[in-house]
Amino acid sequence: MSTDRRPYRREPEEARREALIEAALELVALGGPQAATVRAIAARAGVTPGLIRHYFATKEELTRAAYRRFVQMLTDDSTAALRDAGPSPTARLAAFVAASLRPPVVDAHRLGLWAGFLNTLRSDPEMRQIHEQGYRAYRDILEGLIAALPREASPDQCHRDAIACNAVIDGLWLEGSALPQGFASGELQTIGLAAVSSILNLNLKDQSA
Amino acid sequence: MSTDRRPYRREPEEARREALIEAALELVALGGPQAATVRAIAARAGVTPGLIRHYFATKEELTRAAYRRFVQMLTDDSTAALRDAGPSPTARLAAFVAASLRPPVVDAHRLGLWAGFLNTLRSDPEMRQIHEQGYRAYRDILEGLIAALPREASPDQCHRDAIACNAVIDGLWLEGSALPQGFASGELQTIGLAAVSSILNLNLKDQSA
DNA sequence: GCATGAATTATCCATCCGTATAACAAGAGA
DNA sequence: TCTCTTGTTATACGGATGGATAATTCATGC
Repeated sequence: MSTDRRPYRREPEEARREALIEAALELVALGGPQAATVRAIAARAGVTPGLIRHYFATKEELTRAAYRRFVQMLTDDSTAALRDAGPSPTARLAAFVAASLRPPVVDAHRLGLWAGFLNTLRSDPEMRQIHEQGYRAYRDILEGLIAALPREASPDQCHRDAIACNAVIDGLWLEGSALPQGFASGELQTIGLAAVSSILNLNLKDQSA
Repeated sequence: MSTDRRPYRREPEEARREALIEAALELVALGGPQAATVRAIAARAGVTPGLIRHYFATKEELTRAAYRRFVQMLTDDSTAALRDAGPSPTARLAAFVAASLRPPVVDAHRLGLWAGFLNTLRSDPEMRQIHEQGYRAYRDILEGLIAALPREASPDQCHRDAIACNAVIDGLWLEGSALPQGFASGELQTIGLAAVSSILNLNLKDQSA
């Protein structure tokens, strides 16, 4: 008796995990964690719910893998801008700031992801560890760029400057992502470069690529 | 046959609504929207789940009422600082900035609430309306304070300055709330006042109460 | 081609969700 | 004290959730 069972193709493990993680991220971004149910993730990835447990022991594990990828994405996009920047410390900082204030970093989906995962951090220590690693990596890059600037500043001053600049960038990222129509193209980067220039007492405006 | 039915006391309508809203907010702050189930809210408020539907036609309505209260809380704490400030525009701005960067505004619970509600905004237009009203109210206050400063600046410049200052405040609020142990007491306010001073090209440091 | 093993599907289960409704009891008014 | 309103509890229901297990079908090695 041939039942009408759903046909399928076998995929390499990495491709499947990738697809499931991708689907989970999209759902969290769109509707928060409560939208990323096992069934919804499976449907979006084009598989049946049971398959998830074949690749991830529990849904929590899939969530962690997704968050790991999200954090990776953030730092990757930050450092990518540095790769194409010249050797000048000022230009490098400007490139980093500008890259952090335009798509794909500034993006409603990313904000949704960030917010969606935030509450999850409280309950899951492993999630929090992933988070703090990513956060430190980002701020260390920024602090390194600031320390390399040709100016007189103590390490302690550089540290505090990095916090302030990080806050400006975060805040502008927040607003730009939350109100996509609230800013003209490039306006966010202009404001950010001006604010960072003010904090560090230098001029980044003509340095951004 | 006398069943052991749970004893209870009748409460005035406002007290009950208040307790339910409060419980809902606490749960969203602690564990995100998915933690604020009808049963959990009722348990935390010390009543049985059915009672919620006696005061709110649907859970969505309770959620909206809770969000309304949250937004109200934010603007209230912002304007409260202005009440005690003197007439000097500079001092008023300094007081506003400082108040926005210390408890109870800077608070992990508030950040959790903010993040928890964020994804809800996408799906519910009424929630989004509540949100945008609150956001505009906050930024209008800030822009008004900046416009009142004794300096030469076009309205357009004031508008852009308000956005930048708002971003700095938001960013510092974000970081201070997310990493409560990351900043010494008063450090956040110091950095914020310095950054805003830089952006507006004036000195707020000696103005805060 | 054919068997073997694993990737994938299908089905089931206990639990939790929001909601609806009926039973009860608390407290005010007579 | 007795009744009556209604705030409150208790119970039930359909659906969704995460997880477990059994049944299949794909693809690889021979």
